[in-house]
Amino acid sequence: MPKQNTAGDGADAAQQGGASSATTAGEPGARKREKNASKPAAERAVNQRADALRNRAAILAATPIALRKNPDASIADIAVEAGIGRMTLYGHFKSRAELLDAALVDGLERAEAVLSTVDLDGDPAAALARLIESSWSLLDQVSGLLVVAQKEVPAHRIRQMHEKAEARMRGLLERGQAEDVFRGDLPVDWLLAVTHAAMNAAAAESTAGRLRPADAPRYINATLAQAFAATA
Amino acid sequence: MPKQNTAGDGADAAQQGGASSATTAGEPGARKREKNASKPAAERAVNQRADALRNRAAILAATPIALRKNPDASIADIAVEAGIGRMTLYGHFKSRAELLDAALVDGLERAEAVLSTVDLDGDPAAALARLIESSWSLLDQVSGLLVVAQKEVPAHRIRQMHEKAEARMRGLLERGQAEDVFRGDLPVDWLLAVTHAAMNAAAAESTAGRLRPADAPRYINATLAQAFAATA
DNA sequence: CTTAACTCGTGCATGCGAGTACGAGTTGTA
DNA sequence: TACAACTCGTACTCGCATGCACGAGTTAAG
Repeated sequence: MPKQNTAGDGADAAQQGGASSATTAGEPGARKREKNASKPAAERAVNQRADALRNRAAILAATPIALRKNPDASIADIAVEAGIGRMTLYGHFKSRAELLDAALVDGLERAEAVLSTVDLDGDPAAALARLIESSWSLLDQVSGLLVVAQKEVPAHRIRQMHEKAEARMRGLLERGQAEDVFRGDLPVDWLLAVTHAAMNAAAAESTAGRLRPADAPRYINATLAQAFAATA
Repeated sequence: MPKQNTAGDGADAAQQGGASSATTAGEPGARKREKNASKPAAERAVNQRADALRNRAAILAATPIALRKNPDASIADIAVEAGIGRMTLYGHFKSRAELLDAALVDGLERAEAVLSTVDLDGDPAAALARLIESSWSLLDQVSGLLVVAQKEVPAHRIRQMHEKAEARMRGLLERGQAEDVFRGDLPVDWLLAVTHAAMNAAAAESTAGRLRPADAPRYINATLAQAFAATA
């Protein structure tokens, strides 16, 4: 409570906000090799070499995997998982916090890409089923990252990124309640929490070997459909 | 009253060795200070001074609290939470793993004390409700510990301790399925997982301030009752 | 083919938490 | 009261992860 935070130090974590704050002013030995890794993600990508891009992608892909294997995975572990050197990783992300932030953004973008194609109209129950079917594993992967990032990335960042995905689900649940398809005796927040919990449970059971991944969406849907149904 | 040698003194060294290794012989007070803290928990408690016992209890009580505030709490943090010095804590538990193990045992014993009084007969659905009502916060507290302990206490220890509590719940669910009160189209393992998940979700929502603790059991039960009900 | 961009090992400074060692002071209890 | 039992600060050692500095080698792209 007094102080804490591993090394992430949380304070900064480089937002995408303004232009480059990275330009070294007049410091004495300051002018070094300028890796543009330190630039905000936005204006990079212009100059990137193909292999660098590949490595970046490899890191982003490896991060959730390594973190799922071991939530306490170090930067070195992640680098190994990505098949590159630790220093190369630092070339792309200058701190652990920045890496987690980027991995989170990447994961959520990926999820968005899938989720945004799901048809949310029609029967809310069916729509919920479609949503879960097409994304439970993806969302779960992200939520694994989320747990780890919680301690090292500022809370407002997390909320901000999570918002869009959550809003979609919440909207659906609200509509379902309004149309009397979902029960109205429980708050939407709770239904949302239960939905997340069910997906997490499925993921946990799956990695524990007690549940075949292919069965997961069926179980989740069977459970939620009945749990959420309005008592006619 | 040279040496009372009440099992205590000698036994310390006895960890696994002989009883009276402390040769009363020669030097008056030459012997080192032997804290019996390092004894197996079993044979302690005979000789304990009142304040030591109090401190031990304070540590055991503080551990889940400190760990809930911050899952990465250090030994020092826990000592502060308990209101004692770090070294005193080490006097009672010689390693972090031992502390967590003891806290887990303590928590589960406490839970057992409550759970064993719950009537499990009659309508399985009602019994499930009673079980949850009387223990969700307790079980959740333990499960908070569990998550932390996972990495530092051997898995078999965990299983072994958890077994009794889990068997009770599983038995109830199985009976419910057998009596056609709970749905049979989903495996018991899954129902169990969902139950845990719901309790965890309630705890999380509660600490996040989105759910009044008093409402928690009602929400959990309302959700599970419908989710588990057999389709008549 | 030339060069900037990139990889990546080695080495180092730093910080932090777990445990240990020592010992002086305090307190419960016989 | 006397003494063992206990508390608890100080000051280590140790291991480990982060992040920086340097620099030589490698690779993609104009």
